[in-house]
Amino acid sequence: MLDDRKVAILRAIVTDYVSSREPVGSRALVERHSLNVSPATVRNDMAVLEEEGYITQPHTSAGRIPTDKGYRLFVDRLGAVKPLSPAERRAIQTFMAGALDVDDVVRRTVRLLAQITHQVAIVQYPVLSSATVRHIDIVPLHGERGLVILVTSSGRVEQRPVLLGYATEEDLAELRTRLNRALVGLAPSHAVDRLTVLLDEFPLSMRPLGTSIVASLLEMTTADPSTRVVVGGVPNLTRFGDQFETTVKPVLEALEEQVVLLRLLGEAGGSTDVTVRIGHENPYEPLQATSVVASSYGHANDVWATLGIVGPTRMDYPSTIASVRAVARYVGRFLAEG
Amino acid sequence: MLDDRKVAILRAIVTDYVSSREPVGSRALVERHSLNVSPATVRNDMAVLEEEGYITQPHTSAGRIPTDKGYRLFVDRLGAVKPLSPAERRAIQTFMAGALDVDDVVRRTVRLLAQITHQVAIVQYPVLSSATVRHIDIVPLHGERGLVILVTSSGRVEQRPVLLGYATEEDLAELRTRLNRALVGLAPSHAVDRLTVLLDEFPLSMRPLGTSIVASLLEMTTADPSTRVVVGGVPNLTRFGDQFETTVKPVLEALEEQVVLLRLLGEAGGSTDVTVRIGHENPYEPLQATSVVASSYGHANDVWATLGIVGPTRMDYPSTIASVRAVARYVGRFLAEG
DNA sequence: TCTTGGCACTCACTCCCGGAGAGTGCCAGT
DNA sequence: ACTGGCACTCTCCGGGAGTGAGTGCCAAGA
Repeated sequence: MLDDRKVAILRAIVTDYVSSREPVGSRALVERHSLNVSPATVRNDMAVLEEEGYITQPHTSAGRIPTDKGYRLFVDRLGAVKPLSPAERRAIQTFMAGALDVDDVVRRTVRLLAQITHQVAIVQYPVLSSATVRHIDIVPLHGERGLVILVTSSGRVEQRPVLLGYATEEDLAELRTRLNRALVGLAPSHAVDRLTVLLDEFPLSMRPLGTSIVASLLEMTTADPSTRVVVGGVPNLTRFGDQFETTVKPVLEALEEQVVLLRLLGEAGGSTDVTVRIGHENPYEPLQATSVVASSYGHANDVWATLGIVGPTRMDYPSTIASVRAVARYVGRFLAEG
Repeated sequence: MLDDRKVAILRAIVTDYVSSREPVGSRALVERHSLNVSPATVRNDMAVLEEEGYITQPHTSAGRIPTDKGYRLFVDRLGAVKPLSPAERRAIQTFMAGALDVDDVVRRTVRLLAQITHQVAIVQYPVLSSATVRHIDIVPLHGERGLVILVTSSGRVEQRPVLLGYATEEDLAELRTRLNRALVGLAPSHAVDRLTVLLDEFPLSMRPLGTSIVASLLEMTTADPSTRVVVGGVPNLTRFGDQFETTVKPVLEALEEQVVLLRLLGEAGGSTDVTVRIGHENPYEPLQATSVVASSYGHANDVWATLGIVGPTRMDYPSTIASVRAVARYVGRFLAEG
């Protein structure tokens, strides 16, 4: 359908349009790229490309700009992924070095990603599925209230408020012992199974208290920590002030809604490689003029979560894809090594 | 200096300009407000107000707009604080009802504030200074790493990674007992004092381990949780798309910097009542065209933290001030009651 | 059959001009 | 001290002409 030259022309249109922000015409094209044909030939090819839906013109007497379909082809077949610059590699190293805990890793990752892609970055908290229950504690607070605290081997600490009633310190101590003995060392999924049978083994007097605590623990082990999402680099949106209505506004609105962010990233889940959603391909209507470049991250076939960026469809895909991939890989390795 | 009528005119200019977004002229002024004088008189007064620096004209043949100084006078002396509408009161109630823990309260507060003021909301985490140390735990993870976990009576849980070396479970148990015995029930500030002397009482063999754990605890007790700030309602900025460079861009940039946010709120600290910083009064250069309305919140002379909103200087101060004040008070009461 | 030069045509963009309208400052009169 | 009147200033359209980039098409050439 599309011969080599047409494809080369599409590539040239995409790269020129991305860098110049202006519709690109046939003359400019032959001048800036060594196509070895005349503008007239290019025009004929462009007419075909337009007919096929890869490019379009804003108005009759203007140059062409890529359509979503055009970007799609470019990303799938034409965009040789640019290798990162040494400076960027170094940035990744120094940015992540010295991260304290998971929170800190996530915070640094989002900053890093925003900085090297110059886009808005989104990072989902990792689900460390290989982590096991390390420690369970029950702490009474004022009155009948207390906290159940769960520590996993990965260093994650989760807490939930719980109604303790007027349990004695002895009751709590026993509960603590029982729970820890039963659950420490188990993966969360196994812990859930174990918890459901654990209740029956409780002495009758501790049933009511046990029930509420077990319920909290159940919540904590099943609750997906990856529903937490961190966002950064929002000021990068100011570079697109001209596309306020189509880009800035919808992105700001999407960022406010965790659910939307999770859907945007969620669709990229599964594959470990970079996923690109262009314009209308996004599972969120208002983001018609933006693309999402995302990648799951993890270690050794173990997928933990997803990270990515949002930006206008007119973005530098090769660099962005390379950056997202590099950061995802690095973070995976970093978290695996601790 | 300014007689009653001039002051009334200034008030009229501010209110009209805020609602219409357009420079207001003498004719419109007498028509919309019952000033009982002719436009010519108003013009004379406006000339004086301009000379004094309260208002200015964008260009010769336009109406007047208030200056920062004009807004300042308006806020200080002229803006009768509007009472909240019943709908707003109800919104506050329903929004906060059912909040689970401190995190949840903060999240809900920021949403609420953004919603009723239609501005970008900023909420600082509360310093619950009256809280005491409730529980300390030390949990070993992989290898030499471990976690120190601190629970306060207010239900806040803090954790810090710590190098345990190859301490035995017995050593840790002893440490746990010692620390809890020494610190439970103390206010953080006292705990810090106590910690510094505690080290000397350690058996020699536990000194190195003790030192690193005490250091972590020190960090945790001194580290101000109120350095955490939560932001919401960013999409409200889209209403000011026309002032992209002066409002949207600088605000987005400020929001990315915790330090800046803390400074913006920080200056409002101390007084429990609402503080308004208009334009150049802000301690952050780029926010020349925006105002910050903030209030500390707390309970019974106990100030915990600050919350507020950022928006263009051209905002509805009476309503905004009323909303910020109401939310601050409600949150203070809510947190006190638990 | 593909490519090319030429040519007429379209259409956004800019500049300019003139009229309308809003608003001001000033002055003389009450 | 206030008011009506008046001349003046500027912004804000709307229309019209010129410019230039870019296109589509066609006929000639390889």
